[in-house]
Amino acid sequence: MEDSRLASVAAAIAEPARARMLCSLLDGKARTATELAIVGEVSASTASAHLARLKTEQLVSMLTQGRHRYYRLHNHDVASALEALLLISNTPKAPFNPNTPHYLQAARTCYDHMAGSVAVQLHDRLFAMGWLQADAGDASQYVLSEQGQQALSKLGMDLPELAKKRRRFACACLDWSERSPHLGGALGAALLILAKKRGWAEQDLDSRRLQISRAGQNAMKDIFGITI
Amino acid sequence: MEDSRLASVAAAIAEPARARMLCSLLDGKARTATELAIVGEVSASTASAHLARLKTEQLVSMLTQGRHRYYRLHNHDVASALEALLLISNTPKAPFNPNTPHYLQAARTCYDHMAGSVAVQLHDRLFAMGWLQADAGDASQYVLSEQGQQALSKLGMDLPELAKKRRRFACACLDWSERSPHLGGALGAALLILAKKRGWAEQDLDSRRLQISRAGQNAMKDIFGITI
DNA sequence: TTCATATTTCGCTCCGGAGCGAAGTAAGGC
DNA sequence: GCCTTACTTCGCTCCGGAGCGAAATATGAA
Repeated sequence: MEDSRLASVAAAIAEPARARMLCSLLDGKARTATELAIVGEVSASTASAHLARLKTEQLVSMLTQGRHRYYRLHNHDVASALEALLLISNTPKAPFNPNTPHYLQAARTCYDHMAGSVAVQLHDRLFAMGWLQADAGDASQYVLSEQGQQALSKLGMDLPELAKKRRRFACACLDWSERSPHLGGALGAALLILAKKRGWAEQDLDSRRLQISRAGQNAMKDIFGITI
Repeated sequence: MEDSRLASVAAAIAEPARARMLCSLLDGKARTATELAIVGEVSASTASAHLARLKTEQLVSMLTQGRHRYYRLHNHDVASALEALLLISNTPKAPFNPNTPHYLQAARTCYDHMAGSVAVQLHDRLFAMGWLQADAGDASQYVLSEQGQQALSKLGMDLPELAKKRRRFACACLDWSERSPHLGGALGAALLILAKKRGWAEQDLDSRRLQISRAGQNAMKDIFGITI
């Protein structure tokens, strides 16, 4: 029984146009049906059918706003599953594939937080510096130390606001290019917002690429001791 | 580019017969083409074609032994991706689905280690008892404390042998029914072997179900303080 | 060697679903 | 009200690939 559901979910991802749509949504943004038709390289009517299917399979959810219909990934689990599939897709027949653009590996977005080697380094440094630690009660969760709370507040993060959110506070999120975890959850998302606000990083509009500015490179070095 | 690979991998999983085969291999065992034809509910010739496709997509690998050809999941990443897909497949339209058999949630195998609520409780107790702790250098890894090493050695685990293995020593593995981590890696696998050797658990031949014996229930209670 | 079993290859049928454009519906802007 | 834009529904074509059985190939057993 469960395997037939597995098959239908996989089939929903399996169509190239739908795969392109889903990949583009991995950055966490919501897109209109027309935008997704362009990304999927199909006509509007075809895209409409594809999106209907993705919706019934609960891979995306829809939000109507005026005459636009915005689609986004249904939840984090969907994003995780897509990342897991991308991980096993990216070791193809060609045993050595250096085509993957370099900047993508260095810094990109994963759903709504930072990913790539910079994000993995950052994740590890946050632990090494003692800002972050594993939750004693729930090992899959992270919590901020007293020191980490003070430091992030000073950088301009609104921690009380963050604590109010219903979503998971902080957790490991496997990075498919680095095969190591980076920081996910509300804290990971807040960190990306902070980085953009302070001008450390700029998000490309049409890809998952994340541009690290000179100020960002300096900040990484001065605050976290990471050289990019 | 990467999305077309994603689509072809998803398509390989998407066919119901192939999905059944892959699900059956999730327990980590290798199966012959004939066995998988039965699991997939297709003829031998059809199964052969399916298996060829799964192999070129690197989802399974093959091992020839006499006139048998054994197939198994290609690696742990494939198992993880399948589990991630199962996770999002198991929250279907029917919002409340109590059909899932109870014993499957209580204890089952995930690739080569224990999963289900017992495994999740065990994972958490190992931390609470101080046997296991997050690796200081690599937060995604776990290490045994001095106390944990002594206790597991006394239970009959060959830790020096375990340390020799090239595979990841111990790490969190997300449990799709519990949505919490259980123990994966070499230590997780060794724990399952230990449990079977000591007669605590018995693995079903045809499913991922794990039978916990009375001795196993006593051991869980006495050693880890877990009531099943 | 000869037979039985395991697996693949070949030749064929058939169906789901992906594609498009045209027409229909819905929601601003004027 | 009318026009434009956004999106869906309808009607149709067409192709990939899943299905099977028969024959071919390979391996072990007698």
